Amino acid sequence: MVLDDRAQLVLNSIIENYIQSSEPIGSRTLSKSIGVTLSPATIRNIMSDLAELGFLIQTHTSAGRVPTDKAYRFYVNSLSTPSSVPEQIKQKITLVSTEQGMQVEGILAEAVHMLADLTKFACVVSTPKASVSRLQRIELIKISEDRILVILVTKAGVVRDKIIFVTDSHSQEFLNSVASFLNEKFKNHSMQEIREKIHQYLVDDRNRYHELLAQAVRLGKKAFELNNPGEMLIDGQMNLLLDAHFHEQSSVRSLMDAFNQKSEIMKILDDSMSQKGVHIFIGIENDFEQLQGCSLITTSYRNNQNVLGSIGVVGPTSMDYKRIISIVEYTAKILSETITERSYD
Amino acid sequence: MVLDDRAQLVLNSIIENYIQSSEPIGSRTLSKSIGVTLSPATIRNIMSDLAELGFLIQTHTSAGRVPTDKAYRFYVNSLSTPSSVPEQIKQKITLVSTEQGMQVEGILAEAVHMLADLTKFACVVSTPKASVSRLQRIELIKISEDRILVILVTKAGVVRDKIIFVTDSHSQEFLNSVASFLNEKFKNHSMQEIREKIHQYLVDDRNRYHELLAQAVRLGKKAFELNNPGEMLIDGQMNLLLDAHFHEQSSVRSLMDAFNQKSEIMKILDDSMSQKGVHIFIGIENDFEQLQGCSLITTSYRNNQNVLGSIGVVGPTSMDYKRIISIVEYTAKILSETITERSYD
DNA sequence: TATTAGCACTACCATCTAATGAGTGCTAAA
DNA sequence: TTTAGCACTCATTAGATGGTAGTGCTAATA
Repeated sequence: MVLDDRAQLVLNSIIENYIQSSEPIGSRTLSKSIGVTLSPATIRNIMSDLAELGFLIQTHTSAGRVPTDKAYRFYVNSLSTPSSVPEQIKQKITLVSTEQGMQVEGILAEAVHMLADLTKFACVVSTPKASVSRLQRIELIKISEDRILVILVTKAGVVRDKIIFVTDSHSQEFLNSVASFLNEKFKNHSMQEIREKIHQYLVDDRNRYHELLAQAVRLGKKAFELNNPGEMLIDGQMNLLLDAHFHEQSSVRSLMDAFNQKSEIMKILDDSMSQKGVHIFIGIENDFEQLQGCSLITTSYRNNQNVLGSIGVVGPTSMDYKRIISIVEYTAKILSETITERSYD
Repeated sequence: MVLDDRAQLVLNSIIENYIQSSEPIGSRTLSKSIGVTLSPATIRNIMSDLAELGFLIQTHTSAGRVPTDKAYRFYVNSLSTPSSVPEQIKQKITLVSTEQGMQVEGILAEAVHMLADLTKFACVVSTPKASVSRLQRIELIKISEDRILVILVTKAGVVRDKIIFVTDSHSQEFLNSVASFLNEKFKNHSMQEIREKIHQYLVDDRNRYHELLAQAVRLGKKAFELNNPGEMLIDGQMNLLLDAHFHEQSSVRSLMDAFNQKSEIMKILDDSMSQKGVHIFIGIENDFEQLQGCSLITTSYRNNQNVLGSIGVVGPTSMDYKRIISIVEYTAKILSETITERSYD
């Protein structure tokens, strides 16, 4: 797909105009706003070509033209130099890390809130994945005869708690020794590794004869079982409803359903963890049908050890990609720094 | 403010009609739908009187009439027998408690989500107040030379964690003995009591000479400090945006700001904890200006020991009070039962 | 005296019409 | 190859119109 220089100029100009105005761009308007002197008629010819190539469409015969998803993709690909974030916005973003004593979830909530505030779109962030987190400490607390409260503290600074149910009662003292056994054995290992090791212990018959070990492994299996699929925080859904592009009722509804369902968006965030850099999904490029009316911009955040999760923006396909990309990128950077500071290493 | 029987009948009838239809009620319409045979003209006279008393207003001269906040208050006060919840809805509400192993915050999230789903309005719930919760267990985990992770497990089933900063380093063994000291001394006491007792220890000079005690008290003071003001979960904000009554842009905006700010709504929820029963705030009755365009219905939930927090609905002043009140009440009841089951007693 | 029928009046609402204007495509001239 | 000119299209807007649901008032009625 090669466009000559002038066609490219016109296309970019249309896109940037449209991003600003949200209104179909006509040849006359463009002829004025574009740098080069080109008559409306010439521009019409070029636009006609671009339309034929699938970069532009008209909402109706006598209307100006609007970029397609294909056009945005072309535009985004042509953005070579990532634009830097304005100082003013940088300052706003730096605010996150000031509050002392705030925990990871709180930081994530603040980050996603801030991102929503800056972009005026809906924003999401996934909480650190349990599987990659390294164990800092496990505590077992007896709640009742058949319930034990498990508290997992990870190096990333996340505290997770859950209840496990047991058939035979244990004393708190016994649980303490199980916990200290598990701590000793598994500290600094990732949850994934721990699960694998426990599996090893279980299949190894010899361990059956060591009472404490056998019990510890049995309890440990339950304690480290991945029953929480990872959370996602959402902020700024409102922004979309107040956004001009989403004023048609129908598309909003389905989008909101997508947010309620969470799982599909989580999948996108998860995918975004595996590869570096900013990921951009424009309209139709989204696998999930309900998201095909909007664009997603995601990137991962990390501490000094691991990639932990992803943060992203959900907005109209006609968003200001340059600006949003840079903000997402910078926010993730600051978030990573803040989380690294808070990590327990 | 005494209304004769017929005026009261007309007023109630207007309100119930309006709650159903959301459209101004005219004398002819009412004359048909009302049980008694009254000509439109007679009803007009009565309506005219009610308007003069401030119970009804007209949106314009030739329109039907709409109840005022004053009318809703009158109506709500006249609801003597709390209407029971339909079996069908009861079943939906009972669903909450089925999932095993779910923690308090998860239960609250599910409860507020369900409430939003049933009422089709925005719903809020405050998380259990730390001050009234009783201590089940405290853990102190060394994170770095100057940071200690404090984990507080309350009887209500809430696990709270926070970081405290210390000037001089302690070994994990030392922290363990401090923790077990604190556990021994303060288990089953409310956070409020614990803070008071620690204050006692601090002013009592004799304790200075007992090294462990002195350190324990110093750390305990920090650990039990109330630095988290209590959270609030919101669900169903979307419902309001899709609601006919909130289609005028302006009122929605300010309401959404109110949700973002949280503090004012938290205040209302907190107040609602101190008194039993369902609390109803209609339009103008709300102290907080941004909520004066809608009504709040709140009630508290509890475990078998204490009132823990509040749950409520935010909707248009023309909501179906009967229905919503009963649903909120029943939800709080089920929520209380579920939380009590999950409590660590 | 309380209720009702009748009537003039009001304002909103949906529908239609005509004018406007921003845009296009095509053709012929520069 | 570019541009000017022209006919054409279609969305949007402003008025005009008739219908409708409502009111208040007055006079008749039970």
